[in-house]
Amino acid sequence: MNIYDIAKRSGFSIATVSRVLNGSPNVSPKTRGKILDVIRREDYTPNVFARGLGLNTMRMVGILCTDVSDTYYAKAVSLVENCLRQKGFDALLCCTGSGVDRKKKYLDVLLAKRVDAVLLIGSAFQEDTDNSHIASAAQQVPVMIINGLVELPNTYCVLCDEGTAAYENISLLCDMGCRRILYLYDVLTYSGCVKIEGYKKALTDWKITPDPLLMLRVPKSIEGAKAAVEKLLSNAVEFDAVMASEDLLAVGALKALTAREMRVPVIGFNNSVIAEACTPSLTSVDNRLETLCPTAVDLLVRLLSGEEIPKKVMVPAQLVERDTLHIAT
Amino acid sequence: MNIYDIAKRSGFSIATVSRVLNGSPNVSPKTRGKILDVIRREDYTPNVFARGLGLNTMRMVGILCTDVSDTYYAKAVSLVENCLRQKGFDALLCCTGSGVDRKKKYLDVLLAKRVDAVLLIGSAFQEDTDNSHIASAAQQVPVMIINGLVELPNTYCVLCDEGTAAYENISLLCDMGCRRILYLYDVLTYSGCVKIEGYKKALTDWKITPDPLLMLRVPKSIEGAKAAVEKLLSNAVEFDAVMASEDLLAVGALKALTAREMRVPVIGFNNSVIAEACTPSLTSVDNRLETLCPTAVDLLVRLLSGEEIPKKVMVPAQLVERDTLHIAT
DNA sequence: TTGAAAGCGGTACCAT
DNA sequence: ATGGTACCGCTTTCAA
Repeated sequence: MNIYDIAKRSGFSIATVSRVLNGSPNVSPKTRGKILDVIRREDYTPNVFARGLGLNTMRMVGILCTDVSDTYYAKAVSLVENCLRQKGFDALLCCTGSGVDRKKKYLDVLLAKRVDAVLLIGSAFQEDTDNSHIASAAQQVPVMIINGLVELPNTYCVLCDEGTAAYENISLLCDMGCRRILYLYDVLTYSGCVKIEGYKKALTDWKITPDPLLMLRVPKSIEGAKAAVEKLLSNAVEFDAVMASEDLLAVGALKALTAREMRVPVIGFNNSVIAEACTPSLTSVDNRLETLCPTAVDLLVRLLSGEEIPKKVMVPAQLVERDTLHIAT
Repeated sequence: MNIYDIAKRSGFSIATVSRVLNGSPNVSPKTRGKILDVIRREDYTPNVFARGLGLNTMRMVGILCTDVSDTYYAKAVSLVENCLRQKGFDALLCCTGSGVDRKKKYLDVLLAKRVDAVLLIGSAFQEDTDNSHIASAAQQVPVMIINGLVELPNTYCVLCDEGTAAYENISLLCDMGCRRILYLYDVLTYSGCVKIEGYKKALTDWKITPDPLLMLRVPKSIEGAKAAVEKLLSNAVEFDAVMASEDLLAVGALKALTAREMRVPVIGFNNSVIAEACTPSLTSVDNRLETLCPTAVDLLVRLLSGEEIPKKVMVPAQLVERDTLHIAT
């Protein structure tokens, strides 16, 4: 069943059927009615490939993230997909893992599918050495980055001010009397660097000399973080608070502390389910995906319809206080 | 840049270029080399819409799930997407939420996009009243269901035997001496029903009369489950073990118990990251997504290439023991 | 081994 | 308001 069949059965030309299909005003109500009747009767759906061929778009946006099984990315993908669908776009999902080569490859895969735009989730897509893959993608379609910062033509960023959040966390902890604050992180993506800078700056402002022992890089897992913190404790490295770049790491630290019946303030990042799930529940920085994602999609859609949009939108983070902040002494 | 340009620049016809593009053996090595040179030089990528129009496929599979921000679905989507991509298929993601109407609508959206197949994740897509939307989808493309059971033409299921898992959990708890086992669940999807049947059957086999008070339906959230269990405890309803249809609920129960310094065995389902994150860590049933998803994709791809595949594949579950099983008394 | 040409199913411009 | 038709870019059959 194609547009020719509908034309034949309704007694009009394919041009008129096409007009009805696309809601053109230049069709008499009677004609429209007759044609719609046939369309419904035959349960006809236009062929998107043919339409795509003509219009050179299938209204699809490619979503690239390293790993949807990560709760943080999952949440972002969920939000983004919903927003896109509301705007009549489909989401082509692509999870790359961490290798740069696969990122490049899959970026090409998406472009080959002629997506209307690419949405990068997370700063993991920004390599400080080389962003040429993003640059070349942006030559074909707009690239929108959620929580990453890449300044290139046709590339737009919507991100959360995690640097300031980190700074304020440390200030808060210092204000509470903490002086030796352990910082756990996993990777030095853009987001990772920004947080560490916030950490350092706050210490400097509080006239605390950063202790290299207290800036600890650990594997991105509860067990990895737990083991690292346990080792620290065994080595009698002292600290009176913990901040972690990721809830997962914070939970690991928490487990190590709980095992020794130690209680110090702990702050995580991402405000994921596990922050609520762990005991004591974890104070965490919410990086406002609920705001970032709709904003990113909204801007992208406006861009695609010809509007000008800002190259960069920054949103403040929000600390969600739970049990691990104010410790009963 | 299209196939005509490549033909012109290489001095051959579009037919030959097409053959090279599709790896046809009927092209002389010399010709192939020349054409490939031009293709590479011009950085040419075939137009997928035109190809789709001719072949009536763009090698895309629609993935339908209620919510990717749920860690369980996120993991499934992650696995499925990876497997599909390895087989050269793209994943069109579609999250429906819980309303049946939206499920139907989005199923139509996917079909309108001319996906090669639809992959339903989770039993939430099976309505006991009416599966006509699945039936009509299956008339157009094969439908593969992961962890759901719908027996219809052109519909295939790969699922985990959670009923037996529930049965064995209860038997295990009974064996440990428990007699009043609280069961928490949220929704009665296929998966939900199967678990509850396993629960009941085990009680029957152990000659325990099921107490309606101990089969508790709660909201799908940590807070919801916690509140419900707290209420139960306030009402002095006694129980000596807990099983929950979802880790989230188990964690809620755990929190309620911990707050009262009570410790009884707790078993969850899904073996998600929060099972590891909570303290004490949660014993949970792994429903083998790592097996189900690759199997489902593999079968689907074979089906699409003309092979016959089984209508139903069942995989045993696996209990992952953590702190909440054997309680130090 | 290679080429010519007929689809695939739409959209949109130009007439009428 | 409606119809005729060129065009989008590829695959594939048929001939040579």
